[in-house]
Amino acid sequence: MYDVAERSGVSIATVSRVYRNPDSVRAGTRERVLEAARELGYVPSGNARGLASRTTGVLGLCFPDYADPEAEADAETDSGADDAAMLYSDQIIRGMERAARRHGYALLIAASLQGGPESLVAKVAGRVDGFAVLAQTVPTEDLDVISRRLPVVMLAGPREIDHLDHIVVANAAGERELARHLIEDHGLRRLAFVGGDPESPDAEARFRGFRDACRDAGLPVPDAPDLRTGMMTRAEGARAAETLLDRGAERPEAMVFANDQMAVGALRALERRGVRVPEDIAVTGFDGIPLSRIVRPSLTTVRQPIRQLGEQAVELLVQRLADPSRDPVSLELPVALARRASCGCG
Amino acid sequence: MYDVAERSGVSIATVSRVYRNPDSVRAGTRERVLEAARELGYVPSGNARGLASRTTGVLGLCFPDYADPEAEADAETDSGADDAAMLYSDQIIRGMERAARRHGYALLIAASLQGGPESLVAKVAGRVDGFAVLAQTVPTEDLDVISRRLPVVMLAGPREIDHLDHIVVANAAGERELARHLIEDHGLRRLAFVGGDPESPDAEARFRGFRDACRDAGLPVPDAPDLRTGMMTRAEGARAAETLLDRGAERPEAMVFANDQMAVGALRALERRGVRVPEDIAVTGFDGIPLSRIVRPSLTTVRQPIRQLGEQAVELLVQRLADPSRDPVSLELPVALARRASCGCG
DNA sequence: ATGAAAGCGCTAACAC
DNA sequence: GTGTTAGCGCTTTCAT
Repeated sequence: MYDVAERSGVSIATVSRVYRNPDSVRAGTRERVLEAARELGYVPSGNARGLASRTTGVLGLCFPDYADPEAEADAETDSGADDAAMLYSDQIIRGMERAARRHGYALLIAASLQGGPESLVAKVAGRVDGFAVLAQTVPTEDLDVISRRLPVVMLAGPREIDHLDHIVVANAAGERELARHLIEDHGLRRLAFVGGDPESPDAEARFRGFRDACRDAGLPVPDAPDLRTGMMTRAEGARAAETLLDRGAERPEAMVFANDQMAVGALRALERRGVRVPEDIAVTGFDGIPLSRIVRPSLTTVRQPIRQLGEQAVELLVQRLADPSRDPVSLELPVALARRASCGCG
Repeated sequence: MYDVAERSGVSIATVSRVYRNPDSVRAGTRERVLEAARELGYVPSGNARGLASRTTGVLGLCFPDYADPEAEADAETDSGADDAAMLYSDQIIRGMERAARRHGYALLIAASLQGGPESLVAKVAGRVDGFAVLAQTVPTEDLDVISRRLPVVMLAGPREIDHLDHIVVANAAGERELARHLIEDHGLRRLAFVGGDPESPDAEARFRGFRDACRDAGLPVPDAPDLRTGMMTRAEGARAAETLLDRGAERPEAMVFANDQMAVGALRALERRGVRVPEDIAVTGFDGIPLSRIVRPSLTTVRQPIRQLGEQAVELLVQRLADPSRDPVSLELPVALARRASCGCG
């Protein structure tokens, strides 16, 4: 910058103005500065700028790296098993990127490298004006400290820290409506629920919704999912479907999966075993990933507005940046039941 | 940081050491510092750190925002029309993120807001140690200037600036092999090629590969694609298929689409018109998106290692960061023909 | 409209 | 092992 100033015969202050507020500099001067900058290959330092102005123009996102181990395998086996994970965080990223761009921000993303130094969050936190965190990515303690200095919004998870903004989707309400549909509209009574890790707040909330529907309908209310899988992948869904099938006389009339991935895997497994869907058994998912619309039979599911999750996160951050003293906000995004072929509709 | 130093009774240098090189500080001292930091809600400033150390620990990615207008429509219509665009840049993002993480970097992403100030690139460039650019995202002139100051790698496009590293996928070779397969292995002779915007280097390269195969086989060599679409979307693919069908006597034996999205759209359109694939006509795509494997009939296509594109980009950046004087590298990533049902295989 | 000067919060020698 | 001291490259009053 000093070089540019010298070369164009002005002061560094003027060079600064050319970039920050072009109109405050006479056109002729501006041209000379720009020309000099071009010749010298000058690139303004975002760091210095950020240091001096105390803002970065960047918003951040921290997310867990669940997809990793499978992604590796996937590339080789062509199994596509990690699409769900990919789509979930990818859609949030896209949503945030879009919204951030609208507001003039760039997006810094980082997956939570397990066990590293406290580096990850710290690294992100120090370089952004505010950021979003996917549930179970960052130790609550760290978040507590960081959120004292800059805006943080929690995504999809319990509200661990009560002074933070946070956003969830209506998991329980969505699953409840889905199960109600199965029970009332299709007259099914023996529903099996396949959940995930008990630590997953989403999967658990969905199970609660499922229970609610059972209770509403006067059916037996299960204490726990009929089955649980670890990563909620396609392969695990297929296995779960077979397990359920092999229970013999107890075969359910519907398999309610906690996410689409498992449901898709189940569809394949059932096809292999010659079980017809939805004639012999209904199958449902949750999420509304693109696949769910394309598989045959198309999958009845609950559509989650994932991209909006990202967009709302940015909105909340921007709002809080504008008014730091605003009360913490807690949003629940609505979901929509998608009735398709796998439950006997469409 | 000064506050932390004071509170824990050490100098700022020691505080700095606690974060940068914990082992160089006695355990007791370290604890006191960390404790003070916690109490004060101290978050190290990435900007200041970057300024002083002249590195950011962040890598960047600039990509075009083609998906935008459709994404909007998509959310409402449930048509899923923007999946391709989404997957392409998303996969690159994921690939880069993964690789970046392995090397201890975070990822800064920004889509090229058309017509904004020269802000976008400049903003990114000033905040990263190096970055990747998707073809046709940033004016060559800007890149020229910026690449004098930090490593830049061009992705998927012509090598606009010869001193830059750049990576492409084997578009021409892949399409050529695909067309060869159709002609030689399936004995098809009347192939129709549906391309995209003439400005798209990928689509054009694929068309060249198609021509090569025609020439190789002694078939008439077309000067231009039989049809072009603007955005290469599903809807456009469907329309293209109908147009091709309506040409009456000239109906081709195979429709070769420049990407999977269009091919998937075509599959739907043909189904609606009662044309059987592959019995009545073969259909092929290019990209190897997840959908291609799932549609019925499954789509014969050329699988592009998009995620690897991102990973390689990071490798190149890291290498150049380590040795700035290394000669520019030019990689061509291999593609693989995926023979599936839509051409009569599988 | 432009210049001068005082930091922004940290790292990196270099002393001790 | 820890403290001192320069900057890093920019923004921002405050003058002029």
